[in-house]
Amino acid sequence: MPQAINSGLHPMYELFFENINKKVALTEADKAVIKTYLTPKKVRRKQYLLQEGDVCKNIIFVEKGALREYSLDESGREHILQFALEGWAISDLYSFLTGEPATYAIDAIEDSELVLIGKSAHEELLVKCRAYETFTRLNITGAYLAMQKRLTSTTSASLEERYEAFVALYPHIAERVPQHMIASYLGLTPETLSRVRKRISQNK
Amino acid sequence: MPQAINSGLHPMYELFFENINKKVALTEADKAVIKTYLTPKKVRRKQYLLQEGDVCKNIIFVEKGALREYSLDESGREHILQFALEGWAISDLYSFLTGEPATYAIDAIEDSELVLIGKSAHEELLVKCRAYETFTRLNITGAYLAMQKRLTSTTSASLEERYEAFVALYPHIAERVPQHMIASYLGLTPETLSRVRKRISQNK
DNA sequence: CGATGCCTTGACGAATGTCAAACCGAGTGG
DNA sequence: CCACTCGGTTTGACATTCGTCAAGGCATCG
Repeated sequence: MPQAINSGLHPMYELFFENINKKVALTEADKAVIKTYLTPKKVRRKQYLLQEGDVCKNIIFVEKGALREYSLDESGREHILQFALEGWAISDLYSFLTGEPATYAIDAIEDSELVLIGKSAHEELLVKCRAYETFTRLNITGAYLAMQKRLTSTTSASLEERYEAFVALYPHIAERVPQHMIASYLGLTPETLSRVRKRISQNK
Repeated sequence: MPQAINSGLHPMYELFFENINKKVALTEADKAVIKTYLTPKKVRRKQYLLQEGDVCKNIIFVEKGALREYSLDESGREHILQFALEGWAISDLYSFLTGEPATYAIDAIEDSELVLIGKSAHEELLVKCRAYETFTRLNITGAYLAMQKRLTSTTSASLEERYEAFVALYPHIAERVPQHMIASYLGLTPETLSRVRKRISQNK
C-alpha cells in the first residue's frame, strides 16, 4: 500500500522538492537533510494558519489547496496581500524573521495539504545547505519582482487593465477564488470589480 | 596626498563595504575579491543611468547623492518606484537579471557618486563569494519587506497616514527631494499632496 | 529685473466607495 | 420535487474623494 505510506507515515513532499529543483540542483544528500526539517499539515477550509498578533512560526508551502494572507484595517476590512495555490509558499515573513507579532493573517480558502518549515529549521538549513540558501534567494527575488510589477500596475494602469492582467497572470486563482477576494487583492470593493468586469464584457 | 589617491586612482568604496558589513561579516580576502569587480562612476543632476527600453547592465550603489527609478505610463506621466540616497542600491532588477529591455528609467536627482556592479561581476560574486550571496539575499529580503509594507499602506491607510509614514520612515528623502516626486512615489498628484499636507498642518 | 521651477489654491468633473436591495445558484431540509 | 436559506454577485442611487485644469504666488538664478 504505497499510497498509504506516502500520505501518512512518510510524506513525500513531491511538489515541494519539484519546486526547489526548478531553481537549484539538489543532491540526494541535500534532499535528505531538508526532509528532516519539514512537517506536513492538513487544514480545513476557513482554518487559520496564522492570526494577527501571533508570531509567525513557519513558512508554509502549499502541496494542495489554496491559502490567502491578508491584513485588517481600522474598519475591519480585509486586504488580501497574497494567494498561495499548489506550489507556492506563504508566510508573514517579517514576523517570521523578527519574531514580532504578525500584522497579517493567513487562512485556508480550501481544504489544504501543507508543508511547514519552522524558524530554527529555516536558519539551520540556510547555513548547512547552500542550495537551500540559493533557493531562498531566488525565491524571494521572484516574489520581489512580482510585487514590484503589482505596485507599478496599481499606480499606472486602469482598473480594466489591472483586472485583465491579474486573470492573465493567475488564471487558476481567478477560476478558484471568489471574486470579492480578487477585488480585495486588487484594492477595490466587490461592487467596483463587478462593474469593471461588466465594462470589459461590453467592450467585446 | 591620500585624498587624491582615494577618490581617483584607488577608490575606497567605504560606504559600500560598510553597508555589506552591516549584514554579513566580510573577510579581507572577500573584500579584496569584491573590489576587483566594482566600477566607480560620477554623474550630474538629471543624468540618466538607465533609460526605458535599454537593458539594465548594472546594480548601482549610491556613495553620495540621490537617484530615482520610475516608470512612464501611456500618458507620459512618471511614477516613481524608488529613491536611492547614500547607502542604497538601485537597479531595474528584472531587466538586469533577464536581459530584457528595462521598463523603468533611473536618473540622478542630485550630482552623485556611484559604484557599479555589472551582471557578470554579480553572477561570479554570487558563486565565488558566499558572503556576497548572503548579503544579496538579505538585501532583497529587506527590499521585499519594505515594498510589502508600502503596498499594504496603499490599500489600508488614508493619504494623511501614508504621507506621515513616509516622512517618518524616510526623513532624509522628504528633506532633500521635491514634493512633486514624493507625490509621485505615493501615487498622487502634486495638488493632492499639497492638500494632504495642508489638512495635516491644520489638525495640529 | 525677468524667467523658471515648484508649490498652492480654487472650481469643477469623473471615478470610485457606500448603502441598500434584488438576483442567482448551490446546497439543505421538508 | 419543491421551497428555503445562504454566500456571492449584480444593480441602482447617492456621496465623497481625488484628479484636472487654470491661475497665482514665491523663491532662486541668471
